[in-house]
Amino acid sequence: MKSKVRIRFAPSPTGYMHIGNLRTALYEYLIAKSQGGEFILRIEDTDRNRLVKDAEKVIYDTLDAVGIRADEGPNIGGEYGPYRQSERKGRYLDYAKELVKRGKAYYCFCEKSEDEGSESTPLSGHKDRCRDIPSEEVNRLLGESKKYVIRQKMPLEGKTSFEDLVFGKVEVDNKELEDQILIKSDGYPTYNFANVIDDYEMKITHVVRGCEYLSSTPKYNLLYEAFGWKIPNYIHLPLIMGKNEDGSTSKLSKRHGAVSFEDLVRKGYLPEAIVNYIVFLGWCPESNRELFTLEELEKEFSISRISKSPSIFDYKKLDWFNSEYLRKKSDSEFIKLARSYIAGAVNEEKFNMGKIAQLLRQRISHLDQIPEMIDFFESIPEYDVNLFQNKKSKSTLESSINILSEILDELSELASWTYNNLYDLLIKVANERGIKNSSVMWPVRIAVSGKLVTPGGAIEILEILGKEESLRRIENAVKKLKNLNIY
RNA sequence: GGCCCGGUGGUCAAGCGGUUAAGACACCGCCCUUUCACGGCGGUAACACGAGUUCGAUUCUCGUCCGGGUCACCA
Repeated sequence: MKSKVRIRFAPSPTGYMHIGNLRTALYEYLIAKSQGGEFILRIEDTDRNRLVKDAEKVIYDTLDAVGIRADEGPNIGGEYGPYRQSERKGRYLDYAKELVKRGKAYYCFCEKSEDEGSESTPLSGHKDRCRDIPSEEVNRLLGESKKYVIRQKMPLEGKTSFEDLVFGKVEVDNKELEDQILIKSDGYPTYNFANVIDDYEMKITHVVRGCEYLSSTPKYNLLYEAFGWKIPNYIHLPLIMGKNEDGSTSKLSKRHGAVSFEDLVRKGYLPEAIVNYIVFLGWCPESNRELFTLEELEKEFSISRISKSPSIFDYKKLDWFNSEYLRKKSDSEFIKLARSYIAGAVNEEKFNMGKIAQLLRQRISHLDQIPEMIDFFESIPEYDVNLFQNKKSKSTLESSINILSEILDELSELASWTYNNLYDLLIKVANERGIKNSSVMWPVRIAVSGKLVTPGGAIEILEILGKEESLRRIENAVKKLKNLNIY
């Protein structure tokens, strides 16, 4: 019987959730769930110099926000715990010593060298000189409690190859492989080592990770072999790239803009939209369908449709997904989401939030566009009178003066300030003059908003603004136009 | 630079030896309309190049070129 699929997400607590990381978590979760397997969360906090407070919380919160539930993890428990590497520290050294005993690793007493890795001394093929220190000497140095690291002993010749479920066969010459460090001088294991040990102990069946690890995978395999353990399945994921200013691309990073989940959420992208978008960065379903919920993806996902080529993160496409999700929200849901953005721009007491939200609904792709769109409700910006000129609606400075003056009178006599009344009135003006509706609507909208583009048309704005403020703005517009002395 | 991986429109991508080479985003045009948006209709635009294999290559092989990744006591 096939053993149950177990896949782990192993982030290090950096304090934010990079989109590439989230996508890895997503794929891991989906691969596991699509096969009825388990998804395990493991925190890789072996770098004691880079500890960030509350960083773990960011991980939990993010997974929670997108709906990924782990079956095991530090915050959940499970039979293979602890799930924090810092809490497993003790076991790694024993494993490393076992490797030394088997002649697959050795103590290295070299100082951390500065020149190592510099361009002048290419590392390729480098094997550490401590490799062949006789064991008496090793014991003596250990006895002096001299600082040491434990390095893996790579074969000097031959090749190591493995089968990746996405990339197929990958082969590397052993002489390319560095005698990598397993245990650091502070006693903590390196990522590479802890990873292998934990994956083994936690019975991980599929190692899923970004393809920046593709070329170092043989090192892992050599470790598995040294222990005599079964090598897991590998699934390397294509990288997510960002476009640089000069048109080139590179691994998505901060210089490309918002690249963490929190950044995106702050800008007003919905978690479900983010998930839906990033799942398509390197994978696609059999059908042409694009909109999926997490639950649907759990059924639909398949390893065979993961792509090999890297993809560029496209904010425009994300915008589209987000718009779709925003429109699917009910009115009350939308208001709840938009409220803080609206309140940040206009006085909640003064204006009808519901009506404003309604206008915004079809027009935004992410929530933080809101303030800029509606700030004119609070106070009309200084605007250029030329905005009154518009060819399509046959609006000119002269016609605007005439129309606005007339409307000002009619409007001030309007008893009930409702959408329908306002509409009827303006249409009536247009009809009486025998001109297009938009010839009336255009100047009114400009007069009350001071903006070329507004959410909603003239009537909606008048309604939200209320009688007093509307009249004041139109009056000012007339004054402004008359000051031009165009007669 | 060595090694590893990739290369279908601007972007995400379908395609698995024979297709008018899908679809989506973006862009452009038209329609609708009270601006923008939404919606509807239409359009521009791609198999990096060169050899093979084959009756036939976007699909297979090799080379070139281009792009990316990796070469830490970071993960």
